[in-house]
Amino acid sequence: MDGKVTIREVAALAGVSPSTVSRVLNGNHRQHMTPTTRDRVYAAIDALRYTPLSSARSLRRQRSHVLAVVLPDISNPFFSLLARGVESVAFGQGCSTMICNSDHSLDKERHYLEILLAEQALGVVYIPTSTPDEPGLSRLARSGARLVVADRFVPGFPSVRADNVGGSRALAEYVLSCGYRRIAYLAGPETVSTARERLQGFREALDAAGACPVTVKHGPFTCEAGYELSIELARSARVDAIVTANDMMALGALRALEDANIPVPNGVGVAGFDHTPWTTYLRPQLTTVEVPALQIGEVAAGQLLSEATEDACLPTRLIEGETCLRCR
Amino acid sequence: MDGKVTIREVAALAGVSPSTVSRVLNGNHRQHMTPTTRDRVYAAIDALRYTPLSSARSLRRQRSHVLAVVLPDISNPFFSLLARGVESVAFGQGCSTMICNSDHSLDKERHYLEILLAEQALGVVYIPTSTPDEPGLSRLARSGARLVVADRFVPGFPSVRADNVGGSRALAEYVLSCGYRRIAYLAGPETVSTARERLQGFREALDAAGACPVTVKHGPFTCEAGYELSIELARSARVDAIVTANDMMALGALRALEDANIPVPNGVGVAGFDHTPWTTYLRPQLTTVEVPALQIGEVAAGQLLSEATEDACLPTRLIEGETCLRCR
DNA sequence: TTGTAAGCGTTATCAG
DNA sequence: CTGATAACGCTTACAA
Repeated sequence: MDGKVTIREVAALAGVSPSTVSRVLNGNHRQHMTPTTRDRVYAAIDALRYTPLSSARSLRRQRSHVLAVVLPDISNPFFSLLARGVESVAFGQGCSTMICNSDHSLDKERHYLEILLAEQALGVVYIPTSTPDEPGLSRLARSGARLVVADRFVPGFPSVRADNVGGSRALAEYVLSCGYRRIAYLAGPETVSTARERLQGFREALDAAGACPVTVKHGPFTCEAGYELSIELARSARVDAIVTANDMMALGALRALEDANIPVPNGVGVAGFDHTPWTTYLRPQLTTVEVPALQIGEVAAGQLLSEATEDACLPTRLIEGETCLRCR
Repeated sequence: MDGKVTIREVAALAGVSPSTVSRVLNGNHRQHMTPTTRDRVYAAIDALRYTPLSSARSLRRQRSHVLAVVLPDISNPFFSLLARGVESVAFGQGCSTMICNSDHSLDKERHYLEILLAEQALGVVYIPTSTPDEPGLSRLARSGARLVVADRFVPGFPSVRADNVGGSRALAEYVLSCGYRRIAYLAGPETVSTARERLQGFREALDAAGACPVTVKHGPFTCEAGYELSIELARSARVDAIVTANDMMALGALRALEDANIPVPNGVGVAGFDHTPWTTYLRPQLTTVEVPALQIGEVAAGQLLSEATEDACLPTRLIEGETCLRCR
């Protein structure tokens, strides 16, 4: 009964031509039409529960209504929140959201970029795993897909991200103000702009205070990396604070210090970055910097759909938790 | 140069007809073809970097290669992990994954079900927010979409879920074995099968032990609900353990007890359900039941793609954390 | 303001 | 084993 109703049956029922039905649906606001016909068309549409077939529409228009989010790991709370921001805006504008989980694999990421080409995606929110796939990206852009990089910086493409430098600087200043001096920094991967920006902000603050980091170590944005690197630090015992490039690494650091029987924040202070939603439930509460993941997703999707993609820098906010003790 | 290469150009370059190219791509394993032509076609395909257009293919085939996941909240770690399971299997089979975030709204969920009709989705992994949208579901099924319910039970549809009853029973037995006797149960929404099953398992265990719950309260699967309900319990001070229907509620309970200055696990024991990934990082570690979210997603997607949808019940596992003290 | 008709890129049917 | 041809359902010039 339903399921195979096309624009022709709607047209027939309304006593008009298919093109008229199409015009009603796509509200070509230039063209005006008799209110009577328009009403008849609408009546027929919901009498038959008609929904235009996406594939036919996309084929004709040479463009789908799919918004894609390419990200390293959808099960990472930060990215899933960002994805939710994208989805919510997309849905509001009648678009579908495709998830492209690159799984931290450049290959899978590349593969997805090609799929999006075939999909004729309307827009893509792209969070590169590490070094972005430039050729894939520009191929996509040339094909007419709108493109915005999120949470990362890629030269030549508009990017929506948080104020990593400023946030990191503020955090470092706070850590210094707590009295910590022998600070180690666990940076993320050198290939990720976000990591570089956070390191930069950290360095700026220390420089300004005439201090310098005891050590800076790079590693992936994971708990495990945070743990391993911190274990080494705990052994050498020369640090009084560990500042990390994201909350995951901070978590690893906390576990490492726990295993080494070093009290936090009195023995060693710890700070993270991102304010991953559930970290609020940790005890002691993690000192970190809030990055508005949801909002990044919303802004990115909004730009895509308004056809006005441009760089945007969203403010971050220091979260004074309990892993750095002021005036200890 | 690329971006507008169609099957015709590939055919031209390979010196064959479009149909032959199509046959090569869709490997009609009934039809055999000269290895020579097949090789020429492949050569042309990657010389031109040809990728068939999804919309054209879907229009012709009357079926897309999209796998959709309809879920209440993608930013909930449990669901995002499940979604990742779906995506990983889908990707492996050349399918795209669409995220349909119902945002706990029946309306949005219904809307998405219609969109999936228009999208001619190949398959749908459906996690209803509460009462499932039966008409929408059967319309979708009648349209030819493969359908599997995940993490919930909906009569008349195959469902992939965890052994909630058994897991909950085991958990309750464990809590009893710890010596807790005045146990309150914070159940999820009455409309959600998962919540009902967990409550059932809990009841079975208590019955078998000749005990009975001090109280059973229903509420949404949220931290806030867990907090509010626990605050009331803390006031009445008649309970020595709070068992909740999921980890979120357990988290709320922990905060409420903290605010009421009641020590966990000595004053009151707490237990959750799901083993949401990051709960490992809580201190004290949450006593809970592991539900294999990733695997549920993988199995559901696997069934969809193998065209063999059937009920599946995945095993759960008790996680002895630190919020219930054995032999206290 | 509305209708006619062509064609988007693929695949399935049917001949050869 | 391969090629011509006709759709799939929709939108958009172009006519009327």
